[in-house]
Amino acid sequence: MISDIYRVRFAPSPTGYLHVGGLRTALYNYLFAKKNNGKFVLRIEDTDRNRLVEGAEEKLIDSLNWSGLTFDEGPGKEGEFGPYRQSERLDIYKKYSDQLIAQGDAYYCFCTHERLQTLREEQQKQKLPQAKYDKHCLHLSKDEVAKNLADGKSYVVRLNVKPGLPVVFDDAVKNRVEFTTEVIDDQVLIKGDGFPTYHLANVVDDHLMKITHVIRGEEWLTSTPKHVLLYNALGWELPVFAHLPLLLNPDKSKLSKRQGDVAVEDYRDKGYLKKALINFVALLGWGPQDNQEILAIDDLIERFSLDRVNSSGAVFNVDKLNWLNEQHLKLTDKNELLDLLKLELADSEYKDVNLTDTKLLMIIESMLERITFVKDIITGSSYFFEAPKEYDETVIQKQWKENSADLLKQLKAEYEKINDPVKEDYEKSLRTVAEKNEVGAGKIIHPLRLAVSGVGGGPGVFDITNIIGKEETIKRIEAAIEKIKPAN
RNA sequence: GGCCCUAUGGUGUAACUGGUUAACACGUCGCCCUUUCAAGGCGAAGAGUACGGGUUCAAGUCCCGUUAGGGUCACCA
Repeated sequence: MISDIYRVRFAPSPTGYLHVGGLRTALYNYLFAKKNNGKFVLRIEDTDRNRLVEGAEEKLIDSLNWSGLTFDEGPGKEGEFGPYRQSERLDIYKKYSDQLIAQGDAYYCFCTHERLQTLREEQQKQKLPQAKYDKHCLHLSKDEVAKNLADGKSYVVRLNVKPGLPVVFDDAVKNRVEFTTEVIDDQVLIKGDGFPTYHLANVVDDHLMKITHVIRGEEWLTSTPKHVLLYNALGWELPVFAHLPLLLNPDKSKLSKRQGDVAVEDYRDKGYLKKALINFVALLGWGPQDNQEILAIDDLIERFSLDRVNSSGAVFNVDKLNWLNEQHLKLTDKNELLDLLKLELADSEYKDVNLTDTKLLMIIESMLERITFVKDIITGSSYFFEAPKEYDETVIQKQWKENSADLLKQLKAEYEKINDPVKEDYEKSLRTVAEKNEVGAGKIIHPLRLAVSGVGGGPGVFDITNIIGKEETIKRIEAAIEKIKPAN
């Protein structure tokens, strides 16, 4: 047994941001760990020095923290299996690569890039089914190797794959997968710069960190046999592999930047709630038995199991994400929404508009079922923050009649008479005016809406007048009477 | 091209180890509600489970083949 408790890891390479596919992978790892009282480890796979991006690790951890997927062990949270950054574990990889060389399961290779290049071209010309290293350096004598090393010749260490052997492993989502060593190249384990490749590093680390379940994206499936070979050569027990289906663009190709946002921070910045994003991404490739769709993180933990993970790719459907965001918005505590709105407001053209929390809460209440994002309150109902600058032409056409100005004038007079009106008072006054003039209430309601909001839709008009207040309502009625002329 | 994976309405999923008429959700459309826009409620269209064989009393579920899509074939992860 690898460990008496389940241990899983999320092992991203810090290339700049957290991909939503990565978020899904991290989430499944997290859910699996929480469900089984296991440990969720974060390991940074920074062995490619050419692709180092300044600040990438911080951004990645920021995104992970924002999403609420907190890790039990990782950089800055050292457990007993650290360090958790592969660049800090070089001596460990060296030790095992030496062992593999001594055993004959790996060997030094001094071939130049040029030789490899021409080799590949030749093989391509011969239309070989697959280009592979020709094991040229495997046949170097001990003395030759020693001499090359002593001369300081640049080298890599390659896995010595013996051809003609089956490699079989069981995958928790793909079931049994079979390969033969015929199609496996003598993979580089240690690069010319002394850093390990992913293949060596992840096997060594997963073993040393006592990872019981390797849950990762399907793009790793075809390199898994190399890892199996490594486990076998080192005499280590295999973890359970679980290869997750890919996230897809609407055209079913692998989710890419070209066709939309892929970074978690993009979604955060657009105003998606983390719980909506998490909920959505959880449903991509997995579904609970009870078919429940709106799930908080605890619901997900309760229901999650690896054997319910699908094996086919899932299209990232923004419409559904939006719907989930609306649903979660409605379930969010009002004070939390208030905080979010204040944040958006501070970042908007209305940052100097001072409204009390009570007013803001009323605005939220009136807009909640009309928005997808909190910021829609600002962009979609600016009339709560400033008087309308213009009036919707089509609404004027439809609702502003010859007598509208006169009716509003009467309404204004009524409003001026009432003190500290509540919502119902605005309505009562309006109905009185309607009755007196023997017109339907709609004949005044619609012009009033246009006058106070400038548009034809939105919350109940008396909610609006109640929120902006008596003085402002009267001012806006006056302005409307002044500016709006009936369309003929 | 080799190898590997996959295939349930447009999309995401459900259908216990094969057993009613394939369910739910998003989206679309319609109706109701209503002072508007939404939300909500109700309803409809949309798949006979990629296609073709086979096993079985019985197949979306098991097997084979075909097709299509995807992944992967680096001193990247």
